[in-house]
Amino acid sequence: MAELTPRFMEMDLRASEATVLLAIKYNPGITPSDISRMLDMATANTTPLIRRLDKRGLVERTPVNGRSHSLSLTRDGGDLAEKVLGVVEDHERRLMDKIPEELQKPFMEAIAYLWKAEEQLP
Amino acid sequence: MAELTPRFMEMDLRASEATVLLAIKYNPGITPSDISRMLDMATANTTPLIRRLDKRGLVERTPVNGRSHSLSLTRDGGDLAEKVLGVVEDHERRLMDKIPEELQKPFMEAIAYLWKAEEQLP
DNA sequence: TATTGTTATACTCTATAACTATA
DNA sequence: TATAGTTATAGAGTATAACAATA
Repeated sequence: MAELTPRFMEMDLRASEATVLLAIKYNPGITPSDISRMLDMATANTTPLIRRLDKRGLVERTPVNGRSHSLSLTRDGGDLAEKVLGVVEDHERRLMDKIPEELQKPFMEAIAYLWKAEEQLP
Repeated sequence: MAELTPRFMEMDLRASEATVLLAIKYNPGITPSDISRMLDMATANTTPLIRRLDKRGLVERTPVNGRSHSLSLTRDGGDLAEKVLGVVEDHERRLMDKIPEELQKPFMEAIAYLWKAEEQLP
């Protein structure tokens, strides 16, 4: 994240904003409270974050009932999310390049086990 | 760090304080500015951190010349650093337990390559 | 009654600027 | 002139409490 954050800043995005952009990209129709649970953020912090993205015309909020909002990316939001994804993938490639080729696959497998264990937390 | 921080809090230590405690343990005689460079902290933040540890009787500051201070752990500081080390090692063991045994060695080797590349940054 | 979204607020961590004293 | 240590301060991230509106 220390290396990614400056890359996001070039796009006028905080790390959390970039993350939320990707969360909406892969889960169109998601609500702010869904995002809060998924990313383990306090809803009190999600609200102003979404509003910033909304004001910049990156996300669209449409009420699904009297209290929930369905979120989706605008054209601009989708383009920016694509850029974010490119930066993240570039970063991962750079990291992998530092590992000898024969260790890359077992490394990714090991990471997958850690990730799976993390997902199963209480 | 998200999992370690609460463990440190039980010892009334912030994550940064626990880290500095270990830095002094393994580098007795180190100065605050050395620590700042080693851990990439702003010296403005190191000063009050060291002072907190000093006030709690965990570290000892002895002037080496008119402006530098040599840091070392007191008896209490050494005991607490030992506890910190135990918590860290326990955490690492718990993480490794989530990875199948045949992947553990290649995983650690891959991590070592990433670590080495990190050390060679500008 | 529980949940969604919201506002206000507080605390921690981190970063910057400015300063004193010393090498 | 450069460095060590210090102070004050500002910003970002995160957490809690309280609330209104709605399911």
